[in-house]
Amino acid sequence: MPELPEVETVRRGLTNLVKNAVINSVEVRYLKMVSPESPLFEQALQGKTIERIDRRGKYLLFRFNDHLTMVSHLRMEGKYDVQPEGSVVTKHTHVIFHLSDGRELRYTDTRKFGRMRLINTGDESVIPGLKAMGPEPTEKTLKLDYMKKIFRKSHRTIKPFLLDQSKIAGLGNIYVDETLWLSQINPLQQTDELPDEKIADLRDAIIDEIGIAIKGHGTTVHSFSTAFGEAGNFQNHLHVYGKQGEPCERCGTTIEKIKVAQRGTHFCPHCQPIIGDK
DNA sequence: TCCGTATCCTGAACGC
DNA sequence: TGCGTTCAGGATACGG
Repeated sequence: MPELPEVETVRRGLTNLVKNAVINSVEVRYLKMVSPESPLFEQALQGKTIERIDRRGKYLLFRFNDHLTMVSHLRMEGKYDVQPEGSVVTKHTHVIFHLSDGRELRYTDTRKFGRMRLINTGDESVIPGLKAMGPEPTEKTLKLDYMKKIFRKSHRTIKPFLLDQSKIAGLGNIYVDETLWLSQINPLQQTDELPDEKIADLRDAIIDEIGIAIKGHGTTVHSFSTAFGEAGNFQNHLHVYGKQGEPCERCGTTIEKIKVAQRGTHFCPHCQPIIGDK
């Protein structure tokens, strides 16, 4: 499941492979995946050059000439890869971009959750998720004062709060569980009852963890691989995600898995206590 | 306005 | 062995 580090890895790989490639034609095989509706989507991209690929949170932004941008979200299992024309197309390939050099940029997505939307470059705010996107989790962009402010203002359970892209960009289920374990915060913790020093610990953990994951080309949980010959190896660093029933690395207590806000949540009941009255 | 929940979608894992 | 059920989850629409 691609989170920010995986999407960044995909962005870099795709940039190497298809920057300056020209699109001859587009084939949409699953109509709900794109907007505007077919055939407008295909027609708009015909003859366009991929000038650059940007990223914001978990969104990929393909920048074409003529002020055209394709906003692409991989959701759970979306993947891009580049294949020679005529090679076997799998049943989960839903969009094919035929390039002028004889290659094909293909989008494959088992669960069909991914979406692509064409907009005018500069109109990113028409995508609600992009408009409300919180700061990127880096030392420069995720300020401690901002973190304190949003934590104080909200009275929410921390797990869904951190998954909310409008608060901090790019965190998904794996990294939220991992960073909460690292900073020893319970996933059921109320945001407004978390002390300042724990907010600082959490900020450090988020920035470190995302940074390490980007260097390691992302996680490889379930289906994720970069499709560019570099499988993610961050899974080797996971401490709690998927470790239910195993001893906590820090204290030996058995890691538990519970549901929080519909999401599978892994934590150590001993070294991640709830702070406050709850 | 804020927050929680159902929904989309398919394959793997599980239970009988 | 084979069938039916449950689970996984990011963003979003919707309701309280």
